[in-house]
Amino acid sequence: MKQPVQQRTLKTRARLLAAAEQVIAAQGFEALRVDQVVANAGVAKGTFFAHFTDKDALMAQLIGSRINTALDMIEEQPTPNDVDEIVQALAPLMALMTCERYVFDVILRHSGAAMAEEIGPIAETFGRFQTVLEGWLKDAPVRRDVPVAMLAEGVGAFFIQVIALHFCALHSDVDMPARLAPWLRAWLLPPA
Amino acid sequence: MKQPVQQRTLKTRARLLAAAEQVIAAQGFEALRVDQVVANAGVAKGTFFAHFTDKDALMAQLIGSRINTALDMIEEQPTPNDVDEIVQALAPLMALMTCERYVFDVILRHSGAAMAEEIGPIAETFGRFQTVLEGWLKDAPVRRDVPVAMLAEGVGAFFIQVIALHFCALHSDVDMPARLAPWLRAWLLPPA
DNA sequence: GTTCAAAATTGACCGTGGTCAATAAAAAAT
DNA sequence: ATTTTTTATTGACCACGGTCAATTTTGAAC
Repeated sequence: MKQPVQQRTLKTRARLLAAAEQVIAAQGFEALRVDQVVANAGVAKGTFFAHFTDKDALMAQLIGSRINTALDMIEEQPTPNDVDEIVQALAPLMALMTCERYVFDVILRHSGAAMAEEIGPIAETFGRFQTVLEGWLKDAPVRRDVPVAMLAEGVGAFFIQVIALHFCALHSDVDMPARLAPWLRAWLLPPA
Repeated sequence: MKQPVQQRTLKTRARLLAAAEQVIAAQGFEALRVDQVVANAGVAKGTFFAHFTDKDALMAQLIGSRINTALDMIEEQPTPNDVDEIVQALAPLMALMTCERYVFDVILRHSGAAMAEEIGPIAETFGRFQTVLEGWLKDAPVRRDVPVAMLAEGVGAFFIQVIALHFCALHSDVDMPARLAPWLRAWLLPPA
C-alpha cells in the first residue's frame, strides 16, 4: 500500500516546469502553449496532463511561486511605519501583478480556495499576504475600532482594485503605488 | 456613403440572442456553447462571429443587460438611509453576480474599459453603479473627509470583495448581504 | 426588369486545450 | 531470473472557439 514517487516522475515534472519557464521568459505568460511546453520538454502531450490537471494549474504554480518570491522580498525589508512606506513595500507585488493582464486574470481566478480541502498555490499566497499585512498593522498607528484582520483584508481589497483600475486603458499611465496611497490613508487613518 | 442596417441583420441578431437566452435558461451561462446557439438560431457559425466579436462579447451583452435590469430595480426603490438599507438595496445585484462563478469571472474581466474609446456593456453598468452609489452617499450621514466619488468606489471594492469571498468554498454558506454590512460600516462611518 | 456594388451569410478549416485506451517502464512478488 | 502488479508515458482523437475565401441576398440606380 505504498506509492513512493518515482524518480522519473520528478524529472519529468522538472523538465515540464523548466520548459514552461523558458517559453515564458521568451514570450510571456499569455503566449504560452501547452504544445510548445511539451515539445521543449521532449514529452508527449498526455504527460503534461498527468502532471497538471490543466494549463491553469501550471500557471497557478508558476505565478504562485513568483508571488512567494515577491513576498520574500517584502518580508526581508524592515516593517513599514506609515501608509507611504506600506505602499512602497508592496511595490514588488504590484509590479508582478500588473506585468500582464493575463497574469492578473489567473490570479483573480485562483485567489480563493476552490474547495475547502484543496487550497491552490495562489490562494496560499493570499493567505500569506494577509498574514504579512496583519503583522504590519498590528503595531502600526492606525485605527483600532476594527479588528486587525479586517483592516488587512480591506488593504487587500483596495490593492486589488487599484490593479484592476490599472488595466482600464483610461487610467493605465499614472504610477500605481501612488494611486494606492490615498485609499489606504482613508481606510486606515480615519479622522481623529 | 450609407450603410443602413438591413432588416435581415436585426432579425438574425435577435434570433441569436433569443437562442442564447434559451440555452442559458435551460443550462446556465457556463454551459453555453456557440455551436448550440447557432444551431438553435438556425444560422451558420460564421454568422455568429459577424455579429459578436467573440463568445465573451455575447456574454458581456447578456450579462450587462441583466445588470442593468438589477440597477433598474435598485433605482426604483427609495434611497437607502443607512448601511443596512444600502446593503439591502444592493441585494438584487449581489444575487445576480453570485449566481454562477463563470458569470462573476466574465464581469471581472469586463469591468474595466478595454480601450479608451470603446466601453463595453459591462463597464458601462459599472459606471452606472458608481453613479447610483454617489447619489445615495451624497446626502447620507457618512464621513465627509473623503470625496463622495472615492467613497462610492470604495463601496464598489468591498462589494466585489465580498462576492469573491463567496466563491471560496470556505465562506460560501453564510448569507452575503449580511457579510457586506460590517465592511461598509467601517468604511463609511469611522468613529467620530 | 436588369445590373451591380455593398452587406450578410455560409461552412470547411484551423489552433489549442484536454481525454483516454493502449503501451512501456519500474517496482514487487515468486 | 521470471512473472505480476503498479505507475508513467504515449499519441491519436475529440470539443470548442474562432477565421476567411467563396457565395448569396439586398436594395439602389438605371
